[in-house]
Amino acid sequence: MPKVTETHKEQRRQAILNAAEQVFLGKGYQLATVDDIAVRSGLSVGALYRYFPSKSEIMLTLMEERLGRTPDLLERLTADAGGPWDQMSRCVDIFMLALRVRHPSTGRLLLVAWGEALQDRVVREGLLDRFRGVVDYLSGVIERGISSGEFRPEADAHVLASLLMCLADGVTLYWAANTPGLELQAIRATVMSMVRSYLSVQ
Amino acid sequence: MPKVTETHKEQRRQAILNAAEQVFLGKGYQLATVDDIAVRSGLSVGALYRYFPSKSEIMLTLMEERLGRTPDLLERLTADAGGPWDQMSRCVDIFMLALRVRHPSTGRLLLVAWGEALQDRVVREGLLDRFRGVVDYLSGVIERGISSGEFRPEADAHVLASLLMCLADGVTLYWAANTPGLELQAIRATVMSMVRSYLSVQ
DNA sequence: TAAAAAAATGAACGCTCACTCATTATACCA
DNA sequence: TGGTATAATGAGTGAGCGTTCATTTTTTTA
Repeated sequence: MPKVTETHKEQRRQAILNAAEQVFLGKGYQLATVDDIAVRSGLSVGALYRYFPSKSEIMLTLMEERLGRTPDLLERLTADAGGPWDQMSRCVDIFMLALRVRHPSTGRLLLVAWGEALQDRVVREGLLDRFRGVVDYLSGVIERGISSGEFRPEADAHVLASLLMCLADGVTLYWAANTPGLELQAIRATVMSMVRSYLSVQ
Repeated sequence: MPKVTETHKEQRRQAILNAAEQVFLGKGYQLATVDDIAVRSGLSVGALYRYFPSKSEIMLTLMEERLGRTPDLLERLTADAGGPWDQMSRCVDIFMLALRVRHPSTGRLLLVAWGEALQDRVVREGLLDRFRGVVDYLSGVIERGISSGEFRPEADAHVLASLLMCLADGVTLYWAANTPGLELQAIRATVMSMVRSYLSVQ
């Protein structure tokens, strides 16, 4: 029996996911055909269906594995920060700039996901989970800053966190749509300056 | 000849657009069928095609007539403001709250539009036009505030305007997706507070 | 090396849906 | 009221695409 190794099967799976991501980013979920994905991953349609039961399952897996981990990623990259201020500024930096530079496809995948959100309940819930995850983490950071006396006690952690999340995704979408005149650097600096003045004691 | 009156024809046209908007908001553009739209507008498919040459043209018309006018609307609603501060605060209010309450479908239509942006060049360009229109108007408001000495001269009008636009649309999208725990009132207040401290002289 | 089991193939199927067009209904005019 | 030009109808068409499955290829074991 050619019961091929587990890693080989995992490689195929990832190849399919990579191909699907490329195709989805190129023409969107609806216009992408299973054939497109198969060709790009170097497999036949039939083989592809041995790894994923349907086209939509491919999309959902992409969301889980490449978008849903945003909260974890944010946490990992900012956990070793020197304190609330440093942590805050790194969060803003990652969300407004670093992710665009280092993982550009993530931003475009977000655009694809929003495109499907209206028609697919599961995609929508995936986006909302991601929202909740990020907001919870940011809220925690802000609350710790308040507790330690470094942030203004009247600040509303949850509201500021939601606001930043909405802003980050808004920027990401327009960035992913190639909006002319969208200066990520300048936006990041301005956001940080506003957050600083909002959170500063007095 | 029953050369029906021009207003009658316009009524039919609007009926189709209204029906299409309802259907699109309900299941998204791709899942909506021309039949859905026809049934909801009380016409047959054939009749519908006497008013619009294709399904996508209906979508584009909706975008132009119900989303593309956002800059004009913003201008009309804030032109009579008492000064830059009042104008700024009204812009924020309209974008973060009033539009959601008074014209809820506009926000949801934005979600539909973003859904098509990736697959349809014209839709994408419509969104970018709207972005440019709003940003230009907001930039003007800020620049006037700087000129009159009421806003801090170091403030970057274009960057702040882009930032607010991204934030507004980010909030709108999550609102349109029924995100739990998204408090528009509180977000508006916090944004305004941040903008105030950012633009204040000193 | 032969047999067996898993993996891969891709033509075919069936379904959906945007769009068409021959036909019918309707509103206006003389 | 009859004639006519426009409006409306909706069954039909054809193309596209997700999914299946009978067949072939490949890999491993005995």
